[in-house]
Amino acid sequence: MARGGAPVTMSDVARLAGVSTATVSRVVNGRYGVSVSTIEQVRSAIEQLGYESSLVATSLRRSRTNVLGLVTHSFQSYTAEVLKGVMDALSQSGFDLIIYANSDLYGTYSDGWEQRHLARLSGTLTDGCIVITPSGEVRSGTPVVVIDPARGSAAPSVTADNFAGATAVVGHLLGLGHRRIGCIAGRAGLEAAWSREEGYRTALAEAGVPFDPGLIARGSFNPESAAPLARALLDRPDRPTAIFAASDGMALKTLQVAKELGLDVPGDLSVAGFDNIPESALAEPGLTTVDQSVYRLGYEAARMLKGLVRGEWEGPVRTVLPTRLVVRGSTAPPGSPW
Amino acid sequence: MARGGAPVTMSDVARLAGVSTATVSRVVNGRYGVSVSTIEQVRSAIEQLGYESSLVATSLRRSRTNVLGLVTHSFQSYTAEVLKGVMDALSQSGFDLIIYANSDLYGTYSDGWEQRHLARLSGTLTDGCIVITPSGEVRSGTPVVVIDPARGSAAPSVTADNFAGATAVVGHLLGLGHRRIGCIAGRAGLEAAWSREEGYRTALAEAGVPFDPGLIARGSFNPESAAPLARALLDRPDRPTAIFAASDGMALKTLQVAKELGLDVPGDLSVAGFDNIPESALAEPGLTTVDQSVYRLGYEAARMLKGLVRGEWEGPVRTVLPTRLVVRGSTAPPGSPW
DNA sequence: CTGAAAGCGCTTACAG
DNA sequence: CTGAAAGCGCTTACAG
Repeated sequence: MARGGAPVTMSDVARLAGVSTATVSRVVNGRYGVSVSTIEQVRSAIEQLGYESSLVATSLRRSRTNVLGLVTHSFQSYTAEVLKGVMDALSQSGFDLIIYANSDLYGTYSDGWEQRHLARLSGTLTDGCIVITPSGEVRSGTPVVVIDPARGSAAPSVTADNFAGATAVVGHLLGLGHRRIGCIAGRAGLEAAWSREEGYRTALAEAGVPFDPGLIARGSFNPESAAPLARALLDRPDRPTAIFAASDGMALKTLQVAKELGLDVPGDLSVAGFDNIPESALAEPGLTTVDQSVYRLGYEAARMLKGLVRGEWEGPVRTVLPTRLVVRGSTAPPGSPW
Repeated sequence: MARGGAPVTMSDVARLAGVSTATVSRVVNGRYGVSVSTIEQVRSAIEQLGYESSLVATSLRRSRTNVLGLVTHSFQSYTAEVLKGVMDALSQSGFDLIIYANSDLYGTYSDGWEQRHLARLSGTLTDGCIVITPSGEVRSGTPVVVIDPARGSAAPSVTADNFAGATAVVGHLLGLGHRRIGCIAGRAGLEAAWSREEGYRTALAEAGVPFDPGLIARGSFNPESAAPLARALLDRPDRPTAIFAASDGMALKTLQVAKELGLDVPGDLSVAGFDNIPESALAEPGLTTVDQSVYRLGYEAARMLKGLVRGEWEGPVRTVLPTRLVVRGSTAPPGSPW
């Protein structure tokens, strides 16, 4: 019963059953050409010892493991939603999922973590991998699907229609009458950040509103990064009447900064975000934002990876999912302009 | 640059550097006794080929991998919270985390999944594992910490003080004047389910309220399982004036059933849950519940596992974390008794 | 300081 | 129908 002892190996089973490990392997893997009585013996030995084959040894020897990998940096609510989608897509597919997360968030491995983890997993452990928001291009010997890729990445990917979403929400602000609209952009290297910023510029251009470089600030998608930027924007004498932040986390932080500065939202300032995280509905006032179905990002990525691994993927290798404008209380016509 | 080709192995590096794989291994692992010039050659070959050591091969050969495992059945918000705690506890610890989730939720592997996954990982891949809500006892050659163990499990574990929490919330209902309090209990085999039910009984006993077996129904912690049970309870001629459900998911479902039956909450019926999931604050009315810090469950489990693996754990191997009563609008004195 | 060789736990041709 | 042997990519005594 191997309780606290060394793990039971195939040799242990072979010895007890009085056969070779080759035969045990055949029984374990249901290969043809083993006599019924031998199967019986081996089965009983397996039962008796509580044997389970080692994933590591098996994967080292075999080319196919039926395990898919997912590499991530952290576990925010975003990640959790992605995972739900991935798991649902993999349900009953015969593929198990292994997730690799490194713990040295601020340590020596911070740079290029995704490539390192990918290489460690994809040697032989997994048949393919999903990588979430990598900071650069990723390469691997097995199929890879990237969720929210780095800008310019050529890897198969799944992403929301960030450009359309940003255009829509900035268009909404323009429609309310705003003309001075600040933008707190996201992490420079990410495709998503770039598209959202581009959507902002395009919406302004289409409305004939001249672009003011002084109204754009660059954050990192991290909520904390937005505080000083929002403060700087709101301290300007020609303060914007609205701010579009490229993520809800940053938008919520902006809401907080506005409150600290004694500004009323949406009376003195309209604020809009991107993502539609659960906290946005709870904020006071509720945050106007763009919904991207993070669940579907995960679902579609897993579906694509599954197909790629099986060699039966016929669809496009770049999937762009629709976004949806969600209007709540944080945006209104400019009220008390200076 | 191994783009889409076979992964680069240590032999490739050795060949290019003109040394043996033994020497490459020494350089990769920073072992002493390699000449500076050789180190230089090997380093440059590694760089050139983009070599990363295979986690699988390394772990098969070595006893220690500095990777901790986590085995789970699904990815609910509960799991996500646990993961956040685990990751924070592991931050900068030198341990990476690998999570194994099986996709056959309703397939052939459903039974004993935790033991199977544990065995597959703990052969050599991980130095120790956390297992979330296993359905039975788990055993492994490496340290294991269980979050919300099966009833009667002897494994090291971390769990909330479910008994105290249930006693408190049922005490709250009794204090409001309720005497007929229904109970929708959780999955039979789990320690948490048992303790919550036991807390219910104890609170009644202490208040001198006789226990009515007809008022107790057994669900599975799954929200869906609660609907027919709630309906049956509320269809009784001697309907309870309050229902305590052993999880928020089941309590929210009960809220919904009550609404369908035209019952006002809390006017006609008080409802209380357990867990304090985010949705409970958003419900209308807000759900009275017991807060258990799922984040801390994960944090403490990881902390314990880390210590166990390093052989330096001095604390208790069973950690029970405090719970906290959260009163919201779903409970009130019995209003319109029949 | 360096390499040949054994071996971690498996699987898979190859013989018999 | 079954086993001996090679080998997956590494690490580690053991020689030299």
